[in-house]
Amino acid sequence: MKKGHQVTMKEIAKKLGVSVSTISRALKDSPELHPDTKKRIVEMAKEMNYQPNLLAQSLRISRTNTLGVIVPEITSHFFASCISGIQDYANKRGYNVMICQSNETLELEKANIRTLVSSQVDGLLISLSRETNKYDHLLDLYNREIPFLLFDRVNEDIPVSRVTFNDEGGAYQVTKHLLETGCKRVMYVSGPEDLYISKKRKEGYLHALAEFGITPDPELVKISDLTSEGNMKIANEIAFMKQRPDGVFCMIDPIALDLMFVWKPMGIKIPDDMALAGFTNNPASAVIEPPLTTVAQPGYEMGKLAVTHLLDQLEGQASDDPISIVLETTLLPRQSTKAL
Amino acid sequence: MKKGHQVTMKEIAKKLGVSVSTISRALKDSPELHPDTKKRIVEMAKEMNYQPNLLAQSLRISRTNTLGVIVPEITSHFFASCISGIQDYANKRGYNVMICQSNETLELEKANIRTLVSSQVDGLLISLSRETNKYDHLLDLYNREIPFLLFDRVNEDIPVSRVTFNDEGGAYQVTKHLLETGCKRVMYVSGPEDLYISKKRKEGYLHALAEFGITPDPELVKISDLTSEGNMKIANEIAFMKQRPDGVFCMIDPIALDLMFVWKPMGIKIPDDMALAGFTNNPASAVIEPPLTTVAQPGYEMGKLAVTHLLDQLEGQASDDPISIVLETTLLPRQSTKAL
DNA sequence: CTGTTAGCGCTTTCAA
DNA sequence: TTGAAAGCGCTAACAG
Repeated sequence: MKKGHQVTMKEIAKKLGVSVSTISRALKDSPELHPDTKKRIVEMAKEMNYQPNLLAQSLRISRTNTLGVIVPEITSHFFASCISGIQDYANKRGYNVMICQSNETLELEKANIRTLVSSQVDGLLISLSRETNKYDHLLDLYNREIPFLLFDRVNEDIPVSRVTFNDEGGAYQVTKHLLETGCKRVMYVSGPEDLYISKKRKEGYLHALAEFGITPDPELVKISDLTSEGNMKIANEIAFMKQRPDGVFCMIDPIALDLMFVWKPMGIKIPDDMALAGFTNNPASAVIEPPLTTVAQPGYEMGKLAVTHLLDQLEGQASDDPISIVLETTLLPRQSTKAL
Repeated sequence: MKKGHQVTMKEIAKKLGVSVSTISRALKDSPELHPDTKKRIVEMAKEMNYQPNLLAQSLRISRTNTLGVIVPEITSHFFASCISGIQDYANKRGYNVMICQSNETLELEKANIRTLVSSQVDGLLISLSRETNKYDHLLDLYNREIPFLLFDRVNEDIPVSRVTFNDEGGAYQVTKHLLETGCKRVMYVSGPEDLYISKKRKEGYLHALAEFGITPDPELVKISDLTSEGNMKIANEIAFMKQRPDGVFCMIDPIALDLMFVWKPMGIKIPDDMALAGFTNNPASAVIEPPLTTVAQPGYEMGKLAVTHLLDQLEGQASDDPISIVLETTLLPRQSTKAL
């Protein structure tokens, strides 16, 4: 299948017996042009259904008005929300967006960056893959002076702006909530230890324990690989502990959902036998039985702030110096934890 | 913030004292080139961290190797899955993807098409907005011979390929399941009547009724505007009907979830008082209490098939004649309907 | 095997 | 107020 022909300025020019530059000027509403010719041209352009070739234009002005976005996976509701916010606010300012997923691999993350850079995007918004533990590709971007920022899954050693949630604060709130509602032995089920959010949420967890004068018990921290199998293995380990926790804070909702899935048929009652809380507020967490106490992260808002800051930098409305934007989270107490 | 300089072929050429065309040839591994020069060039390109300018290349060869995708909303798990399938299989064949959302409006759908066409995408994959009831913009694409196809939310009057689910079959299966498990009065809660899927799923519903010798009762068809408020209004109407249905088939899962939400505090037991089934298999449907019987639609698979067919057409491996690809759905009986 | 040349569609000086 | 010409970075005849 071959693509049909697209009308060009040259063709309009020939039809009207004027030069291409005149067409160009008319179409961008240049003031130094006779109103009549301008009118004739604009009408003819509409009649011929002219649509500018953005490729040519971008090549000429060396700006594409396009931003690149890289997320670990698009099917996650949280990242989909971020993308939605990014797109809406990019469009509002006349920018398009190219989205790529890394599928949580470093290799694809690098490949995506290459593609987007080759496509001459004006800037990049990146959320790192779970696997990313080397940062050469980002430092390379930095050295080549390609504007970018990191959001949600960030690294603190790259000197660029980043947008994150107050993970520590959220984790502190939810742990405190568990303690306030009567839990004495609160467990933290974490993701892989080198993940930024694993660390931050653990800090919040420890902070709350400290505030309640509780000495952290290494028995009460579990590490999941974040697969369903891994989560379910941990569910069993907890169920068969000689001394079970009476409250469990999971780093992300899906862990909590998997725990519930294993515990329900075993007759473990939530929140009476164990209280349970998550983080992220997945759509499923609201409808599960009992509804899961969790921490809401406004993804759309994060996308909006991230893209707005990057565009402000690109357009000189914000300083090039890296800043850190921190969004607050909201505790959503539901029935999987006891009432105050 | 200004973007740093990108290395061009010209610069490599100057450094090596050869012509630009030689660089071009070396970098695309042309056979008619001395191995030594080729090697020198490739090495130098790597050393200088050269990355091709896709814009210039695309302008020259008048092909971008980029596809445009338009979906109603990216935060829907189903469409996110489609996008994921499209991206994976487009990338496999060396294509990039630009994604846009119409936010369910005709206006944005048109704007997205304009942008993508201006960006010179090689083809488009479109899923129509809920609002789209005029098709000039699509016919225009067709007349301008810009390759595109429709998926999931399609219209049958546009002479292009389309990829859909066997909606009728899925609806037939689920209605039959309700009837087989003992329901006598099965209701269909539809979306707006001009939606393709509203019609198709109603046909399946009616087909199953007919097979069981049941005369359709107009009382037993409700139309929702698909907002949560609309769904909840219908939930109340049903609850207060003089003669309630004993089984309800909802056009999409979210309707069923809203019905449950309203009914649960009213003490209506599912499936004993009323059996309930949906369509789409949203993630939440599996974890709600009771788990919702529904029809699974493999979105990833749909994306994969759609993009593969379009690329086959683009590259001449498939005929340009429009075809209709129909994917089968799978009934997932769960506890919201009675067991067989 | 390699260089010269033209041109993709557009914008933008510089002249007229 | 308009046109001519150069050039963005790249590819592809056509020469040599």
